[in-house]
Amino acid sequence: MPTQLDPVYDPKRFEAAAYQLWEQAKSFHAEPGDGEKYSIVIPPPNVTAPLHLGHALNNTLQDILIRWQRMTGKATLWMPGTDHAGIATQTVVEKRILAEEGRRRTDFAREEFVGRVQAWKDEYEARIVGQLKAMGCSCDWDRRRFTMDEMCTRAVRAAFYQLFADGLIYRGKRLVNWDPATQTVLADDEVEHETIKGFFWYLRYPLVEGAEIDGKRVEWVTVATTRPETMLGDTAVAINPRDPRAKTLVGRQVRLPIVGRIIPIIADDYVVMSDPTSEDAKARFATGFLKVTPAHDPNDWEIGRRHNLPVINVMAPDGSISDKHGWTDATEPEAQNLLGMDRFEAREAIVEYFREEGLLEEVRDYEHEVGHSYRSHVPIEPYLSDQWYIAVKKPLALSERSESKGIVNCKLQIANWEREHAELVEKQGDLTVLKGTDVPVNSLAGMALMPLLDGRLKFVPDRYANTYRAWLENLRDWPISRQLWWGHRIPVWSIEFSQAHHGKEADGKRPEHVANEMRDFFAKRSVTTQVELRWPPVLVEGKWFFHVSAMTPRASRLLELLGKVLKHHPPDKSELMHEMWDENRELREEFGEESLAGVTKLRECLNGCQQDPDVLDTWFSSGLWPISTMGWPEETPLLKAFYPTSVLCTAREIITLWVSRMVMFGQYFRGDIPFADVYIHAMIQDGEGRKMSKSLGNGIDPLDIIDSHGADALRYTLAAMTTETQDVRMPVEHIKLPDGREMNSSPKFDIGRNFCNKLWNASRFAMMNLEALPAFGDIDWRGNLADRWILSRLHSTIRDTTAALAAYRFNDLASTLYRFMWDDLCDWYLEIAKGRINAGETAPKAILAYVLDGLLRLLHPIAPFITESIWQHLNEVAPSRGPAGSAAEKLLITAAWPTANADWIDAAVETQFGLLQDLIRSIRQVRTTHNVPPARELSVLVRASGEPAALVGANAGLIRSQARLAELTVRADAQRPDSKAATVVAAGLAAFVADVVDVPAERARLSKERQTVAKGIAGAEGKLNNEKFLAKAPPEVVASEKQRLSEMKARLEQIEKALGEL
RNA sequence: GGGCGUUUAGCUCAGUUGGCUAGAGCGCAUCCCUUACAAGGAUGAGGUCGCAAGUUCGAGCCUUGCAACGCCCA
Repeated sequence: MPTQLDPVYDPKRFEAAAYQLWEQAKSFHAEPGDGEKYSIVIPPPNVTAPLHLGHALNNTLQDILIRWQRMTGKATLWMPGTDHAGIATQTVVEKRILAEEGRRRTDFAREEFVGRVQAWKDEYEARIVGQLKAMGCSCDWDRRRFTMDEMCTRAVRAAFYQLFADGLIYRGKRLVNWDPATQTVLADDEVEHETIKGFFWYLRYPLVEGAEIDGKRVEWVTVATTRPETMLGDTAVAINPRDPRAKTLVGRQVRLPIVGRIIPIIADDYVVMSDPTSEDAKARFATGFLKVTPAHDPNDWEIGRRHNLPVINVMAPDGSISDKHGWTDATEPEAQNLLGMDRFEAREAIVEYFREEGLLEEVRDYEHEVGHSYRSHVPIEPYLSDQWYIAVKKPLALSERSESKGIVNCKLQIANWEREHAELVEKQGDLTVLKGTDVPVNSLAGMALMPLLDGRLKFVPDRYANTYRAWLENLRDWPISRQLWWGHRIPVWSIEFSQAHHGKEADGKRPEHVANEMRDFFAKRSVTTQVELRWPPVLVEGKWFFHVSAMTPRASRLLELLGKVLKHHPPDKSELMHEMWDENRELREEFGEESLAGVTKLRECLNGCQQDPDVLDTWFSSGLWPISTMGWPEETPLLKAFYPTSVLCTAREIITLWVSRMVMFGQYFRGDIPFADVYIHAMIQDGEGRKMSKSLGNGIDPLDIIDSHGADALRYTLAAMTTETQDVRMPVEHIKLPDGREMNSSPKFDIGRNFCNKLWNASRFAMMNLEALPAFGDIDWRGNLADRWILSRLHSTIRDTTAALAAYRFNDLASTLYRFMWDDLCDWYLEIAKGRINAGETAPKAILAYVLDGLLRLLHPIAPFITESIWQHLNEVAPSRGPAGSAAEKLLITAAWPTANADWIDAAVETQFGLLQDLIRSIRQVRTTHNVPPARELSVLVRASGEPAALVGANAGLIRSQARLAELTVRADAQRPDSKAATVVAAGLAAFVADVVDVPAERARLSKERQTVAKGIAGAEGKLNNEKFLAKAPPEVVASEKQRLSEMKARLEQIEKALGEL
């Protein structure tokens, strides 16, 4: 290293080297051991794309906390990693492949496609890690995780298995986007919306019993629909409760034409009331009656849920009308005729039927949006399909398999909690629920709410606790299956068995027999404790299935081979051809000679065994992140040491999606909250308040800013912007660099760069002056006001900085350090020290070395690169500094966090110094107002006595150097020396600056000051003349007001006098 | 529709249990390339704290209403 710093802050010259220094020293690595712990798990960035500015903010804040805590001496773990982000990543890869190769996902074999996504993930993971390192993030890279790596996968399987075994995962129905042509489920973004010209058909549904409304006989209700064929599945007609007709009609019934089904008229707010003059097309076309088909429309599905309506699916997967998929009352001949028709044929036929029967009231043209498959381009059919769910409000009935430590803790916790927080719970039948909710205490949702209610889980800012609570209280079961290929494959096998038995025993208890056969098979392969067979079996489209969940790779493998064997050797073939098939050989090799015989036996009752094709919702694995990354389900030393983590830093958009899931899972699987604090930071928007996004082109790439301003500048700026608001705006500028590249930047980052440049140069100056540095212990700093003052300021800053960090007040942190570094140190102390050092004093050197040492420590969390680089320098120039007298730590990253010494924080010193600052500033103001050339030295006569006189006298040198005076005299009876002298007034004194005055300018200056002071006096007098103020305000407020008034009056008097003398 | 947030200098924002003669940075104006820093220094101009009412000795801060903008949930 050179002995002198470069004259300009050039971050490129030291950032990489500093990071290397830390990595070589293994400074980021945490080991479980004795002592206090501090840990954070990173919100794993999606591998979809490189990090944006929001990530930069998020990770900067985490790194600030981690670096601070590391310096306080705690064992500090920052767990890094990335998220596979199921749908998002799959979609971007699909788009890329389509654009570049013209191929679609389904043109690939599943494994091949997943391989392509894997390659994308590898690329982006590497880029993301590179970005985090460039930002200076001190993550424990040795422990880097990925939500689909081996360790996390193990946790996902174990968690799924446990929930499955405990009966909290079930299969249920849900409407999905169904493409009847390709017969696949589509994600929402695979649906293309097209405006098509269609019709509204107005269909009459006869009332079972006629009614009378406003004296008119009513025999039917008219519904308007764009999809008449769905009427076959209608299970109600709904009307808005505010509709005047509702009073008479709700509760009555209609007979559904064609089908003959009797269905009720119900009241629901969702129904749009008829209004022919409305601007809303829906209201213009509405009749006020809505046919409700829960199985074929998402909105109707919700209405059906609210009113407990039956759900009748009238279509086969190919979109034809069918009575084989849930429609059981297709008995009328009219209905029978429709079976087998395509949905659009059926539409025609149904409309024709209504026309013939006189039930078609009207047909109107209607343009509307219809979702179409991006693949087949046929209209999407909202289709009822089976999905896996987690029951979030189901009371726990833990199986005996769930006796892991976490679950035991969780049981204990619930029992204790109910007892200790009786005021927070109430009985609802047999259930104990959280007061005012329907959430059982011993449910997943209940366990996520408990720590919030009892204060263990805190949100910062605390208003976000509302979001969290309201969401959990109104939570519905969580659908966890996704029809995707990229993700954790659902570890459930569907095993189809035959009801007809092939074996000899005719026991009439076929399912139990089959279950026992399977259990026996599992037991002989020693996987009994790794598989869970769900009882009872389920009937799907005429076939019987068992669902079996497998926890371990071994159990999964067994089921996989079982499936392959069954596929190649259907039960009607009598022999297994042992050696011809790989799976037969593999089964024997991996599970023993006997296993093939076992399968032979099972073959008699099983038709097939297939793993669920779907994958788990991404949030399932993210929800496990705090425990999976630390090795759960093993009770690892890491978990013991660092769980629960200290804080989670994230943005408000995922409080519900992610934070709540982590708490649920942490509580359930580990019996403890995953983190104590949840810090929610702002979202960064552009100058117009819009979200930064690719499509708007208003995003800022953190690497661009690191390139142009340096990583520390990026970090400092982001921290300085971080207040408790929910959004921060960052004006974006599109700029062209000299080398032709274009990028987005923001003038905001100049704040950080200027700050770093100032720090760099202040350090440079200080270190240029540290030759012949005296030991701190050898100097007498208590005799010098400036020295006492800067040390007082340093220790106030230590105190305030630490408090800001503890309260997650990052902008306070940045501004506290800014004020100390720039205003106190650079503008005042350094300028004072300059003169003293030039005059041969050595004490300021020791003070400078010590103050710089402390400042670097305080700034390290926010600006690690520059501080570490300067530190290395300082260690060369002044290896030992400060009152400790020993050599400073080799690396700043692990140097001790300073402690505020209360004895050194001296309010009186700060007041005295403030008075000198006032005086000096006033003299400088005189210079400017009277256009005195900067080089001209002035002569000042001060009128003061007592303390102020002593203060000025003792610091005459300081005042002379800072105000550029040739002469400074203090006398109690000083008079204005000449007619061109200006008068300045500071607390307790008046000073005359000789031979400068431009009379009109001086009059203007003094008048303005008089005005300011007079305004203050008026305010203070107003208060003090008010009896109620004297009577009711606290005495100390009254006293300080009196004090202020008398000072201002003295000041005014001086000003008046000076004005008079002009 | 329900919940939350924002509105303070031209711009971006502070203002933590009400005590304010309302602050910072940028920008602006004047002067200064003074041997750490022009990415700098000195000095200054700039605000009836969205609007209206109320509580209080005292309101940028608390209450109510209104307006505009934004986010989340349904």
